[in-house]
Amino acid sequence: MKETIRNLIAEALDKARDAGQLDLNCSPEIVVEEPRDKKMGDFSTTIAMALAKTEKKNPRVIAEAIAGNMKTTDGDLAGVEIAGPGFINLKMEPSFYLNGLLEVAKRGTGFGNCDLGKNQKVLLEFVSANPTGPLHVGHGRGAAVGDMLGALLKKAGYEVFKEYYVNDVGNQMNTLGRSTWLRYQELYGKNIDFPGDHYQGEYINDVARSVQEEKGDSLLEKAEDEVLPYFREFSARYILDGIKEHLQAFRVEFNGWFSEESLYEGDSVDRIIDGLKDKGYVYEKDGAVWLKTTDFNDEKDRVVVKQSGDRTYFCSDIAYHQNKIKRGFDKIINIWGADHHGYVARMQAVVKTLGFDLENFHTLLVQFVALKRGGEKVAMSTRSGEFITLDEVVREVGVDATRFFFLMRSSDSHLDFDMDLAKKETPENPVFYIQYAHARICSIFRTAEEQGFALPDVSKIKLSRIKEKEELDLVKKILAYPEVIQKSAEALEVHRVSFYLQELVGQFHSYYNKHRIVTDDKELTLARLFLVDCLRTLIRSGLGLLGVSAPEKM
RNA sequence: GCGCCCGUAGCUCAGCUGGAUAGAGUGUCAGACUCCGAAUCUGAAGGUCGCGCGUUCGAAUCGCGCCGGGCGCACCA
Repeated sequence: MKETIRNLIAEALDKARDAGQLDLNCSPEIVVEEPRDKKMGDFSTTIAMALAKTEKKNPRVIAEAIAGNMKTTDGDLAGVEIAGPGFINLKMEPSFYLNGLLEVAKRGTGFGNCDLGKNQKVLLEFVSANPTGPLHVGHGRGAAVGDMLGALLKKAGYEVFKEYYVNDVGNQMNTLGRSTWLRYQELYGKNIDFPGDHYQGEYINDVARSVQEEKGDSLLEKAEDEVLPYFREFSARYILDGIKEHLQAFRVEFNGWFSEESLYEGDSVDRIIDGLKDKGYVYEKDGAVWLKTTDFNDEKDRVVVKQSGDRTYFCSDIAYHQNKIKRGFDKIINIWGADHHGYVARMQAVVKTLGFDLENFHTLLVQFVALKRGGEKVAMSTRSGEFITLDEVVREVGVDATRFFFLMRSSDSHLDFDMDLAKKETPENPVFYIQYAHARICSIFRTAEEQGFALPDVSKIKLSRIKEKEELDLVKKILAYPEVIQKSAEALEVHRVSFYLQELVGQFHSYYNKHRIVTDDKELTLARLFLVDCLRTLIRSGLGLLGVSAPEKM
């Protein structure tokens, strides 16, 4: 929509130049925006102010030269005005918008798709919680953001691959296995001194009971060294299965689960390190192997292989990212919890040493979630095992509300998640506000059908009957959707869509309260039904991105 | 001490990457269903955009310095 306006202005600029009114020895970007105050017009541009410097003329003089070269006699342009220091304000004919509506009808939920991504392949890695315990609410936020970003990027023309990185290597796995082993022994009445640095959560008992079901007491008398591998693998698998189940219940799907352990099959990790050594990025010191991340803005170099010969987590990450690059992705996006922000610099260093363009490497940090209940913050601590799991929240407040609450805020802002509010089926709850609009439209159609109305072919609808201020505003808002999609995909900011939907639906509710859709006037009714049908399509599309359902009845 | 994020209405947050008189929701107050769903709508009140300099035609937005809150600063994962 704005593109059309931009072209109109560009044409006027050319004419002004041809007529010798402007020099135009440079071509600045034409900024088109919608003025806050609608009285000022439908669109406005600051081009005259931007040109003031190079043209060495008063912005108002420039504005007049441009405005003078815009036709209002035919086409969609209704009026041009100059205001303030040199804003050029444009008013459009209703037809301009109404014709845009046909596009919605034609493309359905595909309306708003764009070619920003040009089919580039994107790897989206998110959640990636260690398989040492169930997902908590913080992971849930990352899951919702990642899932929606995937949907958004797909809509914006990218080919998206969503991946979960499973950290199934390292000491933590041994600790996990041992935790289960100890709890297992406890089940048989053994008095165990459970170490403080082992996993304290109640879920470990569940794992132990599951071992009991499978193996009975057959492992009880065996030596720890002998059974530990079994406990380790059993626990990891059990917990990962739980994670998968909870994510699925939360409507988050992954295309791939990447095992850290798989990186170490063969000698590929050593080869990568050797490769970096040849390039001079890796050196040895104090018996350890280091990567010179300080060459790329990190505050200190990082250990890749420990003195002990063990490889660090960081080492795996190097190999993992090398793997991502090798798989041919054009764009790599990681979504991490904000507590990992200290790793951003070093991962950028890694990606750069591996020869990947940093322009196409993004790390999104999702800030913490503070859970609230009855106005009180719920204390959480992973170490002590006292935390609220994602699954508990989802069971209590439902998938729709949980997802929406995670997606309604900018992800780099801390989130207060008020469970009591999320559960309320009242106007205070923004999820229902949007879903209600959808249900309401469906209800309108039920009424309309009872009265014998059915939407005919688009060509038979008299769009010109749509002329109330509220409905034209609504049409305008509908047509802003593609831009919202594009902008939020560019910025990797998922919350913009949520805000847009709330605004969109708000306009509908106002309109609905002021004007009747189904009336005695058949032509008018059909035109309005058509408008509202387009809106319904859009709500479905938007809620679809959020992964929130669009119910026909509530 | 260093680094990242945040600071906007009583509360929770937007603010389209520098534009016109800073916006929503919620809460408070006052109103609207014999009529397509009142889970809705209309109106009022509510602001030194944390503070101070600077950049320019123009700053909530950009830069620097403070103040306050959160989170990180491992040869853990």
